[in-house]
Amino acid sequence: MQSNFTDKQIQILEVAETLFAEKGFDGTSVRVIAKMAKINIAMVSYYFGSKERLLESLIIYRTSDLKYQLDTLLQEELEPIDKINKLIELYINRINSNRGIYRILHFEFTSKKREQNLLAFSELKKGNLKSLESIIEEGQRKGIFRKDVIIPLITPTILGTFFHFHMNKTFFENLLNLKTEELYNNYIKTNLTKHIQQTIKALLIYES
Amino acid sequence: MQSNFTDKQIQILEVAETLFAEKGFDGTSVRVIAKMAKINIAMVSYYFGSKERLLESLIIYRTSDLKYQLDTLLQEELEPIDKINKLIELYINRINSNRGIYRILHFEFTSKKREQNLLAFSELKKGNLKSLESIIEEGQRKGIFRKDVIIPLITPTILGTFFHFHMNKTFFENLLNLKTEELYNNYIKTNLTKHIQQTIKALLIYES
DNA sequence: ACCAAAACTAAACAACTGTTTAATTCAAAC
DNA sequence: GTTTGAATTAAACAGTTGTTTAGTTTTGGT
Repeated sequence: MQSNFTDKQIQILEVAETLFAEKGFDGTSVRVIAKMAKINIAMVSYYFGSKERLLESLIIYRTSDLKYQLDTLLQEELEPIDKINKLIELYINRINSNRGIYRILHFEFTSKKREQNLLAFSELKKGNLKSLESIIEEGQRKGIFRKDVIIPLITPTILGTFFHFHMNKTFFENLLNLKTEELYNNYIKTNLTKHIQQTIKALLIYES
Repeated sequence: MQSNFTDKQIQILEVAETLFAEKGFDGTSVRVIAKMAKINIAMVSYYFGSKERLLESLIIYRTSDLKYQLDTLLQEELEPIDKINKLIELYINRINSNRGIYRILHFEFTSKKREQNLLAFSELKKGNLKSLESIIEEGQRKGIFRKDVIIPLITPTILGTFFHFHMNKTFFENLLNLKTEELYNNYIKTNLTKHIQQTIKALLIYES
């Protein structure tokens, strides 16, 4: 995965990612970014033009290869329900190991301030939905999945469950006794992922 | 529902709610709050002490009666699955008509900056979980609900689905052709709520 | 060795931040 | 009508914000 950014730019982007994720875009000053990245303040404007465009660059830098991963999954020879399970695993794994940027996306592009920005993000979402649609429709044709589910609402259930869990990290760390970062990550990879898979499977198959 | 705030304070709180929800806490200046609330800048410090404590007051002002609503639901004579459905409806309705504050809670109290603040919020979540637990355990005793669900992960599925939908409002407005605010709200009250109820019901009842 | 472009720096810029001050207006109590 | 405390004000405070400037250093090609 090549990118159009230089090493120095990437260094800045990754520091910005950490800080934006922790303190939010407005809560992070370019001076702090510069200090942490050990560069001069002026370099942010020099390389990216502005703080706002630094954020845009960051999003492009981080989301550019998800589409590819999804496409290869679609090509695999698997039963629809297994594809769904793999898709959920892919989503959770990916978001969980790129928490920073997804937190930022979640935060910054839902507040009205920056809503119109970044058509690319909206296109990404549309593409993801198309992939999910094609899997579910395949399952419906095969008579495995029920036909009265609202497909566009499945993504909110998958991602929303994860996000809501992660957004309340401290709360669940206490509740579930996940004392170390490793335990927390492990819980996501096993229990939370399984819960989501179980939920979606039940939703797609169960007839009342 | 009486509150400990004067009319003037409430006036400021409600303006702050709108602005914090739109632009975030850091993205909103006390000057803008003051201008919109048609008061002098100094009044914010005068009434609340600081901007940070204005936020705390806002949260107390908005979340203080949820616990009561949940408790009365628990007392009702209903089948467990109907209680669950009612609980989901209550949650969605409540959050949807108090979008501002829940958006703020969602945003501000997940970034590390203000994490330790507001024990009250954490207590609220614990109480909510207890209510849900008691309903599900009743259903399990009656043999209606399966026993291998992870109860604390159900709230993330319910609330997460709603939040993720709402956080991507613009996206779904375009996708589902919800041109007016009324159509959007209606979609939440009917389709989205039904989707969540259907999902949780399937999860609780379906055996693979 | 020379040159031009790129990389980098410290300093200054004007605008904005949350909070405090000191003075003034207002309202009810006596 | 005077007093007293609360409500309100404009102005000032000291600090931070993102960006730009005007230099300096570094780099790589000739």
